[in-house]
Amino acid sequence: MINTYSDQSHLLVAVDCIIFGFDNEELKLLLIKRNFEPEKGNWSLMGGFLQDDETSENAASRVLLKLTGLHDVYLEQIHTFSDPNRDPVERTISITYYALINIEHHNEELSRQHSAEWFSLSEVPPLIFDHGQMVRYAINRLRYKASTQPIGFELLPEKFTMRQLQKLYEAIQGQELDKRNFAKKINQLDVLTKLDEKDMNSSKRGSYLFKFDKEKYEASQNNFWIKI
Amino acid sequence: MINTYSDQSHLLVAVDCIIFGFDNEELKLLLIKRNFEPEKGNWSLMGGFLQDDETSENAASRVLLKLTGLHDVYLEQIHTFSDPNRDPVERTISITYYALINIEHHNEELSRQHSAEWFSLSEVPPLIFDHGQMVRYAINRLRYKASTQPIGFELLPEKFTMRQLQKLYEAIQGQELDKRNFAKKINQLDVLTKLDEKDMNSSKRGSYLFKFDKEKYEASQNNFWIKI
DNA sequence: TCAAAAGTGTTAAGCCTACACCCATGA
DNA sequence: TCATGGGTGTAGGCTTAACACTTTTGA
Repeated sequence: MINTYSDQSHLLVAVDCIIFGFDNEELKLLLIKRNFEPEKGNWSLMGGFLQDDETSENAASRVLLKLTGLHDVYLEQIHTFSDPNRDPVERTISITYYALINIEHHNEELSRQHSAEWFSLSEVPPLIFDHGQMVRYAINRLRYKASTQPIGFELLPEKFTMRQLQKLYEAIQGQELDKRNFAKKINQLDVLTKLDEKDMNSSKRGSYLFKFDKEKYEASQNNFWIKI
Repeated sequence: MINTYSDQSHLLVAVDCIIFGFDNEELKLLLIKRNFEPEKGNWSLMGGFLQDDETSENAASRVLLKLTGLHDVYLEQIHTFSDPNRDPVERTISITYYALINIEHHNEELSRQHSAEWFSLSEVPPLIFDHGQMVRYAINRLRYKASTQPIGFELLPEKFTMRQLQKLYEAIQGQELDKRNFAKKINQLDVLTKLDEKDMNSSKRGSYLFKFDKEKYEASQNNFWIKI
């Protein structure tokens, strides 16, 4: 039996991660300053080459761990970019993933080492290569996903107020929502547990804290899917 | 400036195509019989290796042309499969695309050369490697796409009856639809032109033929998207 | 006592679903 | 004349969207 497809070209394969975070007001992206030529000093997504023994998802997790110190990050594959000239150094295929992380959990020392910074979606600087396009794909996918599933709990602290959740959805969707309708819809989904605790930071009156209930979520998960 | 990332592993990259067709009754898949070891004689998706000067989309088009003789086929990237052991011969990354083609337009001589055959979705044979998983991803994506956009005209002849279109949607969605509601919905979308011509094959009375109106479609395309 | 955010229901419109009969024609 | 598939409209239920006032409490 043959054991290589030996006459075929072999290419570099990388993963690039679009890392979303939420600061209770805006949706943000974690970008790094590229520290080698070409495009040294310009803003870039965090990425890495696919190693021999790992899947692209493993590679994306590894890259995220390296930059943020976080394990078990929510990841979803978006699209693979393959233009022969997308990387001027050498042809590289890039498999992109988006990640949702809690801004407060990430390791600041590691980000500093990579000259990483958070940018609001409205203030994303020009990015190297086709990374801008990757970000646009990721935002679209995140919006779609958020419109069909109660995603995004990964972006919030464990306990959060209804208003924080609403702000998150507003940030993802890029539009304001009515708070009564929002609460109604979320309650219908029945995936949150209302706690007796209140968060006293945001107002004098305080607002109830909620927790995401994974069990309820998994039990009813099918319902969130669009009808097909 | 460096001009290679020389210490990194280079991998084979392939595209695999999930080719959908419609025979006025059922949604079908075009599969080929693999003609080399391992898994020689087993059913497989049509695929090919990415060449030096082409994008993965170009590669998918090339592969489709080779098998079907068709240019300008509707293609959409689905997912990239990267398990290190997915191909026992040699590690290969596979970027998958689904294609929608009109069964009657494809070149039968070419399919014969590749020992290709159409299979109903309900009778897909076991496939090599992870190709079964690829098919499942493609079906899900096609269903999603069809539920948000008037896709699938690529699967029909240029002129088609409302009933043919309905059968197509039923095949994609895997469920029967009410013909009055279906016609209403399609008419609301306002992307078809009703012709004066009738198709006399399907019934004694005959049924009106329609054409897909690309201009109307593009003019109103945004409306089909789910609200986000 | 005032400012600031939290919490809470109702109504109207639009959309989706279910459902049945007549029409035109070839055999 | 009859069997076959084609074509068409309406009513009820459900979902979504719009909308405002009272509560709490720290300053």
